[in-house]
Amino acid sequence: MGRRTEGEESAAPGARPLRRDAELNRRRILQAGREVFAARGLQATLNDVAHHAGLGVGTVYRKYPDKQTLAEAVFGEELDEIAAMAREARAEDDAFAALAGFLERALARAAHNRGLRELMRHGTLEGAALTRARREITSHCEHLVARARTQGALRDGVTEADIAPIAAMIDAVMALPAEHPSETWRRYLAIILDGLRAHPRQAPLPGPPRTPPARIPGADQP
Amino acid sequence: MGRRTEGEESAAPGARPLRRDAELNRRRILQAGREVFAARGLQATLNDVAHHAGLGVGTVYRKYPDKQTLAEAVFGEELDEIAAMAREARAEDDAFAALAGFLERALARAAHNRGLRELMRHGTLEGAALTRARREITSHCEHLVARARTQGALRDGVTEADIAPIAAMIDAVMALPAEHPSETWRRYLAIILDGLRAHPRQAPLPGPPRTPPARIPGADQP
DNA sequence: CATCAACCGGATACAGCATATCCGCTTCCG
DNA sequence: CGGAAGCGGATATGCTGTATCCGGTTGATG
Repeated sequence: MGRRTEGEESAAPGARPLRRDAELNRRRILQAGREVFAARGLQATLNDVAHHAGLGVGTVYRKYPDKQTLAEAVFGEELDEIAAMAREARAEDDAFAALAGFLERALARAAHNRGLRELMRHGTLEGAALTRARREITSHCEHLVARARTQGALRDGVTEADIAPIAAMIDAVMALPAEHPSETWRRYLAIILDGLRAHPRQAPLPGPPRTPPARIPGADQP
Repeated sequence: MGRRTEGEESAAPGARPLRRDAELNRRRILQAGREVFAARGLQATLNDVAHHAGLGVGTVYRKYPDKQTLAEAVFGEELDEIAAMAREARAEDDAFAALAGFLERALARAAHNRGLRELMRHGTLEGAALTRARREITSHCEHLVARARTQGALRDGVTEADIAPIAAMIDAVMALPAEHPSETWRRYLAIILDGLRAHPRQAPLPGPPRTPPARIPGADQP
């Protein structure tokens, strides 16, 4: 419908299009946001982002009134890419292998993205795009888990609800101060995956999987 | 050598003993420190501690010039208690069970102590008492790991160096926002322990265990 | 090319927070 | 009872991140 061919949309379709330089800057900011959040985490400042993009602070604040907004835009894209990984995993025949492969790919991505990891931990950030992507990922995982069990590869009692804690655990390993940024997280993922595999005469898992809070984990009191 | 029978020592033996009320307050502060750090983590303020102890801020700052000092005193005690757990574990016959039991007991302690968990993660805090306790724990674990392997219970390639990452992983589960403070971490510890058990025709673990940094993980640049 | 709205830059005001001190008053000790 | 040791907590200080404002610049339009 539009006249532009370069696959990106501005915010509102009804609104007047941005001036050419403004649109360019918008993308610069988004890209800078990706890089800065990946390197320094969500606690990076919009001023940091602006500086990294080679732009003035004011420019950034005009486009994205606060960090929340920019972060949602950035991680909306990022989570969509991970959702795509999950979608592709469903094509594989061996469901357990597919699940394991997805975890490895997604976590490899997270390994180089501190902001993404922080997002995984405390699920602040409640943009529509984010929850959509999250839901898609969850759904794919549900299917994979179900199929892996009917295929007899998955230990009894393991649920989709166990996936997030597992990701969190690996994330913790990545966050550990280490000599050099390394790949040791793969070692611990391997251990966990082996613990997840079905085995003859295996003790049942103690307790139910962790259930996430209904809403808004940020606040202290209800 | 001393005349006091109530098993606590002041700082320097050569120094003049504290006035009775001052000594009482010293303990009050230590206890308040334990409680506050456990509940609110290391980011709690000395002012918080003072208030919790029912004392003035000045009193606290006179005894412990900064948070670092108090925290080291508090967690020195705390880590010693955990070291004792490790020491007792060595008495058990089944080394794998002993190791598992120790992890469960220590982590159960950590579950109710946010400050202790934060200490486990980023190993800031470098007091002599702390490093001593840490070393003792490490040593006990080394022995348990070695013995568990000669008993054939432990998977090939698992090292004492894997213990800290495992603790970190479980800690991550505990830190996850959850409906109610719960015991689900036991579920994930069970999974990991099963991944750690020796099995016939088991794939070797990928990569070496994580090696901690030589010193001072707090700083950014060398 | 002229004109003007849209846009940019970044110094700076503001607010929240943890840290730490200072000194008049109180309590213990001998 | 005298004075040293100890106490309290209001308050000064410094730091950090957030966000605004407005004079100057640039792109769009006829």
